[in-house]
Amino acid sequence: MAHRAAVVVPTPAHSSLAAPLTYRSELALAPGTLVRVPLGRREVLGIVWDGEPQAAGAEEKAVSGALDGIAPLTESWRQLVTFSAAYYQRGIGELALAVLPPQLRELGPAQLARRLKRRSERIAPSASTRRTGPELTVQQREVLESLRGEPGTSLLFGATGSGKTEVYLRAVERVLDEDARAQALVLVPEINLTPQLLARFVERFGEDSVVPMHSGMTPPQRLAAWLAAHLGDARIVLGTRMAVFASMPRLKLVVVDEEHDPSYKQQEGARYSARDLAVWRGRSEGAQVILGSATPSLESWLAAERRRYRRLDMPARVGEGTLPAVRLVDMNLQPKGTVFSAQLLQALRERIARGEQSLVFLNRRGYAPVLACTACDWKSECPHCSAYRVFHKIDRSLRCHHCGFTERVPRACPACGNVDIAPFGRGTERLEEQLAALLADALRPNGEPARIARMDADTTRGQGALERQLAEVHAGEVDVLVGTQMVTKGHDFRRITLVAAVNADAALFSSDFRAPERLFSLLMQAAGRAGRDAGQAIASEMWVQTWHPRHALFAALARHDYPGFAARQLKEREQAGMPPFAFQALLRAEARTQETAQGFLNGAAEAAHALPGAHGVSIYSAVPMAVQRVANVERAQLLVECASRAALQRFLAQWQPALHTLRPKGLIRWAIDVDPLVV
DNA sequence: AGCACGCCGACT
DNA sequence: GTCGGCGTGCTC
Repeated sequence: MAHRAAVVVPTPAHSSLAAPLTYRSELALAPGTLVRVPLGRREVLGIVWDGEPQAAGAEEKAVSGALDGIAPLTESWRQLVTFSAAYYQRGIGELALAVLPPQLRELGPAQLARRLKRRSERIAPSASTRRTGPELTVQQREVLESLRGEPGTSLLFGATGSGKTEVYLRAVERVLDEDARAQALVLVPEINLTPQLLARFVERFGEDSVVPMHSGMTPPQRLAAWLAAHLGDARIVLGTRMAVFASMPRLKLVVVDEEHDPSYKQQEGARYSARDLAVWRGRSEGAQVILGSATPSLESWLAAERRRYRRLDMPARVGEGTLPAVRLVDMNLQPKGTVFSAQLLQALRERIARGEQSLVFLNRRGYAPVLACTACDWKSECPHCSAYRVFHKIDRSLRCHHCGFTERVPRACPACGNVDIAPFGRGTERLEEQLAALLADALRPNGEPARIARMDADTTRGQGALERQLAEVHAGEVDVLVGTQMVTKGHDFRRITLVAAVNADAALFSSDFRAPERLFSLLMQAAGRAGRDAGQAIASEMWVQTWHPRHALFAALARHDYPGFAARQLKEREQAGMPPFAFQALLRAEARTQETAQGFLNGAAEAAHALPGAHGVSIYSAVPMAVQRVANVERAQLLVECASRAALQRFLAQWQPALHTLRPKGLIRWAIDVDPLVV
């Protein structure tokens, strides 16, 4: 036992074991080596880390064994993990082991050796068949020319339908051609979007070159994909945010598609932003980074204005496609209680009669967001959460969208016995029902009645349900598709000529300062669904029903003017001292009672004021979260803000250890969320 | 986080 | 009499 090694193990930063643990070993172990080590009463997977092993506060145990069939994780990968853990205030071991495929943690060395053997037998050196892509447009050629050989981060600002995907494909092709072992990482916001993009990459580069990486894969699939990337067999990894941590020894290009999408921010555990880490990783490894969007995040837009990112524009759609005309319907001029204005209904009828498709979207699933008694003040509150349960008519259930608690709708009011309980407000289910009634007499060109369908998280549950629904829409079996924002993302519906948003106003006056940015992006994406087919582009329209038709956001939308919108928003944010001109972190606490949660946060605030790093950092008061109670747990949060990212980081690094010493009774857990999206 | 130990309520 | 609830403490 001549050697000692610093090993990171899956312990959260909560425990006092934040630093790597020290183990003894017969052999010298290189940093990055995967090892099995005893920890307490169990044996866990660990990674040999950099730095001198510290003297252990306990007996130093011996490493059980190294997984020497697998090459050590590279220094670049370790640096990425070290940076991420520090930046997002988590333990290195917790993060490092969490981003490895779960099966790697479970498999013993013998099982793993068998897997690797099977792998090497199966993989035959295949002459990967490369297909050539379509003819490029002038602007695609220009963008690719500017990208050539330029390191650093580029913001590809391209309208929906301008052919950003083809630019990604060509950029990937170029780095793969320049270096026979180069690898490329392509990130997409949602699992739903991986199959179609994966298909395009497979078609272009061949099946063996590309692996997917997302949480929907089975444990063996994830391990296989991870190994393929780690060994360099996979030249391209295409996945969701978790893929930013893929082990890719020769990474030369990172693409972040729809970089503005909030899904890139992990919302539990280590709350990292995969987009921000992609930029960091690219810079750290000397890989080119391309962030693509039609409506970039204000963070990225500002970075481009300050010349930290290079901006590349693709304003025109491919082919004859033009962006749809925006029609605003002033709901103040409609009869009271109108859901669908007469103009919108007429427009829908015209599309149906012409055999064209329409898309109606509403960001709320279920039949009605709340059920209420008409005689007393009973409402369908969730007994475990401070929220209403949503009425789902299809199975006559009341479902809590926060904790999942579900009950049959009561026959009569549970409070007063009145049998007359009524739905208030509307979700996609009710919208579909109303639309079906309103368009019952509308006929398609062949004389058949119009078909209305709905697509949301409820209708796409289960294997293949989403694909089936999409196929129906593509096959033209649906005339009007009602759905949540799910339908606005990415899917290439070629025959849609009308898109309508029926309840867009809520976001205009939300307390969330990012709500307008999200709404604008959502409406632009939705508009992007229409008129993709050149022949129909001229007549395609985006309809928005609103009580505030003169709002600047809609004016910018009507002009498809993202730069104008962004300039205005950035000015407001700068004046208010908000991100991206300031940097934020949230301390979140969960406890049995709101008092305990806030008590912890107030104690944390007090401790913060005593720290030298608190200078220049604003520490706000503890407040209950928007949904204060979920599954009988009370939640509260505290905002800290600073004009300097580095100063905020210094402060958090000092604050974190102080927080561990506060241990109020009844506190369930706490966590720091750096760069939170929802404040 | 796991996984133990440890001390109080309803059941084979 | 036990099974099991989750509070508290430890892991090189």
